[in-house]
Amino acid sequence: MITGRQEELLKLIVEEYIKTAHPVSSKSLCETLDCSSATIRNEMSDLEEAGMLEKTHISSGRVPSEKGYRYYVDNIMRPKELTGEDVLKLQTIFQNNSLVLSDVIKKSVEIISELTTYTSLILGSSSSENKLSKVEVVPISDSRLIALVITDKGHVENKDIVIPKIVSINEVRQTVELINKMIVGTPIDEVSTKLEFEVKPVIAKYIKQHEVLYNAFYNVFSDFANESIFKMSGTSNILKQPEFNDADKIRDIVSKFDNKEMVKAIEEDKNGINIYIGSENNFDENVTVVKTRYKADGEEGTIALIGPKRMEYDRVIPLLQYIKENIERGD
Amino acid sequence: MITGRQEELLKLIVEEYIKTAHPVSSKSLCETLDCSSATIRNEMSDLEEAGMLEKTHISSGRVPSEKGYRYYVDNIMRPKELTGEDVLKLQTIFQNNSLVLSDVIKKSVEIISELTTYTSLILGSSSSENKLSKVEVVPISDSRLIALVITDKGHVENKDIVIPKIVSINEVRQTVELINKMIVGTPIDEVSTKLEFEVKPVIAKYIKQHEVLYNAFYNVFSDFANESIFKMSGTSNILKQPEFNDADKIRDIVSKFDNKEMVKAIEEDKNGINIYIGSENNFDENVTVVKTRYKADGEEGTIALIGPKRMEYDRVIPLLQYIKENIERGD
DNA sequence: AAATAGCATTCATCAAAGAGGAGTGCTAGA
DNA sequence: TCTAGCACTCCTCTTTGATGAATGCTATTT
Repeated sequence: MITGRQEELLKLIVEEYIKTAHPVSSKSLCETLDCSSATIRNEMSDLEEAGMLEKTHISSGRVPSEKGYRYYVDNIMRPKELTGEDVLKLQTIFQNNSLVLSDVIKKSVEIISELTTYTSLILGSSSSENKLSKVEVVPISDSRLIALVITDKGHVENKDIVIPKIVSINEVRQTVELINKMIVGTPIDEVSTKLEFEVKPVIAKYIKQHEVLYNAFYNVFSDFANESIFKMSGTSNILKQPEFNDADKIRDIVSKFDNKEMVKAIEEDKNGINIYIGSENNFDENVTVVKTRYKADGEEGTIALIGPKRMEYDRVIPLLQYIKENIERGD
Repeated sequence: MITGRQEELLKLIVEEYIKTAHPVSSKSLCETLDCSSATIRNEMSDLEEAGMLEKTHISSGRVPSEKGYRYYVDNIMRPKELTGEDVLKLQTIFQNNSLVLSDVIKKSVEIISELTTYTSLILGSSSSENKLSKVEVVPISDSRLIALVITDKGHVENKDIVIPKIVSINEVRQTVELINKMIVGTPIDEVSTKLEFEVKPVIAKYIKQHEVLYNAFYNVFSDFANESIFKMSGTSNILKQPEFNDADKIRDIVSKFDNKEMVKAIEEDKNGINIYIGSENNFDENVTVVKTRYKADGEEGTIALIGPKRMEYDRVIPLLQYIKENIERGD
């Protein structure tokens, strides 16, 4: 369907466009391909017919289409060796043995964002995937307690509980014990329901202040379920890309970054390095999202990089690969 | 220095400009002030000389200067009664008794941001103000522990500690006990130093695996100090204001929102509702920052609202006041 | 059959020019 | 002290034309 020379041409156009963000003209490729501009124009015309290239207006140079990027990523691109500089910056993180996993992830993703000038994102696993593994309660004053909620995916969160003084610490402990006995293993987003229909009736029998306690714990869990755990780095990075030279486009993407639901939807379930170009992703058709799922020490989540479709694919993929491997290998 | 009629005129101009974002012409105020445009022009000219008004170009209408806004806020503006609608939305939060304080603050600030289409911000007190009040450790697996760090300002954070199995849980407990004995009351950002020079030598004597334990706790605290606790709402809101119709300005402010140091610097130490117009704030000269400090249940922090200089001062101030009061009164 | 040279054509970009309109400042008179 | 009137400034919008970078197509060469 596509000749060897056409592939070569597509490669040159994609890579040139990634570098400069300017439509690529036939003339500019004469030397490299050692033929006249007319010849190249003919080939370009074929590539356009095949849906690989587009024009911004009738007499403009060519720009890769989504299909063109896709073909490039699937068939042409070879991942580049990481540069010494890139590795060096990342190593400082991975070789620091005293950092705990979550910090390693956070910092390495910050660095990736800085290295690439794209926006990066860490996303904990969703509350439907996290199962309750343990609840602990630590009293810190007469009427204030901290509840520690720990999930099987290794996520830990602390929540305040304020409880009137009539409730004895013993009653709290009993409640916690019951919760631990009855609903450990339940997905976080189902805990509230279970709490209501299974735990509530039981504690009502055994515990005097069951109303207050039920409410308190209900809040602990319902909040946990709503709060997805994520962290973005370099939100403003992607705005520096020339495709975002328009106030409306910027507003549009910033308000998407602002929107929890939108961001949560970036979560990835496949394991490798996955690339979603333009309309292939459900976030924003002007960007490419490169994501991977990681799993280490019982913790699980998604790492994503959001950049222009004109992304340095051959650099981003090995970078993400490198981070994923180092995270999963453990420090 | 300023006549009564000039004050009246300034009021009209400021309020009109706040509403429309268009320079105000002399003609448009004829009816209201019941005199000719020429008269108004003369007065405007005086107000300009007094530094209260500005022109965008030589034959344009007038726009309030920073000094003009300041005069308006200090001498002219009367806070408006909150509308029923506004109060209603906020009440749903404050009347929900089962919400803990931090959630009440978070949600009410989200609502303010939505009501005003400005950007809002909650800022915990800085690590130099937070003093260590207690450390607790909860083991969750053989080699993993959760450290709970609690400060006198009521802030609680949990950190992972990964520790090789040779370290006994008893050794950990002893270390925690020592820390609690020796450095409680120390400002968080000085804990690391104290840990090194006071605790380290002591645990070196008593505890076998002191090296590992020292490192672990060192990380717990150094991280805590770096992480300022803040939460923004409606980052994209302010971008909708007509003053941000320019890609460069948007990029500029978004990258400031992105910058931890910048955001931290918004922290307020004064107690009332404080207004910083344009260059009066050290965040961005195109915006006004309205802030207040809150203090409740031992928790302390700053609530800020970031909007255009052309802000609805007479609405924002009572809104913030209302939230502050309700937070401090307790639910 | 494939490659190329040549040429008409399209369109973005930029600068200049002009019309229209919204303002102002100033002056002279009420 | 106020106001009518007028000259003037400058923004905004549209038009125009020049320039140049591309393309597509066709006829010719290899």
